Amino acid sequence: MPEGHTIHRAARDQHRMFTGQRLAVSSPQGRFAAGASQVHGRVCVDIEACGKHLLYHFKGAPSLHIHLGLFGRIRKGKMPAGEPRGEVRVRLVGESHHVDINGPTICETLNDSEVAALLARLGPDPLRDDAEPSLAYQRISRSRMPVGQLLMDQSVIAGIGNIYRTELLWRQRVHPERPGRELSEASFEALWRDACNLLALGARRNAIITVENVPPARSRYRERVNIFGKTECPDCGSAIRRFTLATRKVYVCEHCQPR
DNA sequence: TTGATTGTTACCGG
DNA sequence: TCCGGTAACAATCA
Repeated sequence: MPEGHTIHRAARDQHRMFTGQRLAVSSPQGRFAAGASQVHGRVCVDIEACGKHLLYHFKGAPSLHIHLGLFGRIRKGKMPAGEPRGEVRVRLVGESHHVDINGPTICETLNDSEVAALLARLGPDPLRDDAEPSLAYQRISRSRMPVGQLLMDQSVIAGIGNIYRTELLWRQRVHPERPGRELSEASFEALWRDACNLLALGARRNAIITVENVPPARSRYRERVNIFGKTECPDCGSAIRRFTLATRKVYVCEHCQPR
C-alpha cells in the first residue's frame, strides 16, 4: 500500500534524477493517452510536491499532476522497463530509470494558472520551505470544528492523512474532538513541529513511522505506529476508543488525551 | 466474493 | 452559510 503523504515527497526526491531529462511518457492502458501525448518527449525541468499532490513540470508543455488517493502507487525501476503491472496510467521513461504510476485518483495535465490555483487552495505543507504555519493556526484558532477534523482539511494543512492525524494528536496529548479555537498557540506550534519531523522522517524512509525508537526498515506496519489501528495505549494501557471523524476512523486514548 | 482502506469531492438537507 | 451525512470513484489484498 502507498504510505500516504510521505510517498509524494519521497517520490519527488527519488525522481529528482529526471530533472533536466527528456522523458518518454506513455499510457499503457490508454486511459491517459491524450494527457501523456501532451508531455511526451519534453524536458522535465522540475518536480514539485505540495501536500499529497505531485507535479512534474515540463519545458514548453503543461505540468503533469498526480494525486494517488487511497490506492495509487508509484513504482520506480531501472531500465529496461518490464511489462506494466496492474493499472498503470502513466509510464515515465528517462535515461536510466522509469516510473510507473498505478491507479491514481488524479492524473491530468495542468497549465500554469491551473497549477497556481491548485497550490493556492492548499494550506501550508510542513515539508516545504515556503510553508507559513501561521496561516494554519489562523484557520484552526477561529474554528469550532474539532482539531481532528481540521488536520484532515488540506486547505488548513497540506499533507496530513488519517494515520498522521491520529498519531500526531496522541503524541501531543490533544483530544481529536477538541475544538480548534481551544487549541493554544503553544500546542499548535508543538503539533506543527512534530508534523515537520514525522513527515520528514516518513519521506526519508518512505514509510509512516511515528514511534520513537525507529524500527528496522522492514518492520511490520503495526510496529511503526503508536495507537492507530490498536486497542490498547502503549503508554498507560487504557483501551483505545475508535470513532469516525471527517469520514475516517480516528483513534484516541481518553486517558492520555483528555478533552 | 466481501470487506476494508495511508483520499477527495459532489450533493442534499437542516 | 455552515456543517453533517451519504454516495461515488479509485485498485488491491486478505
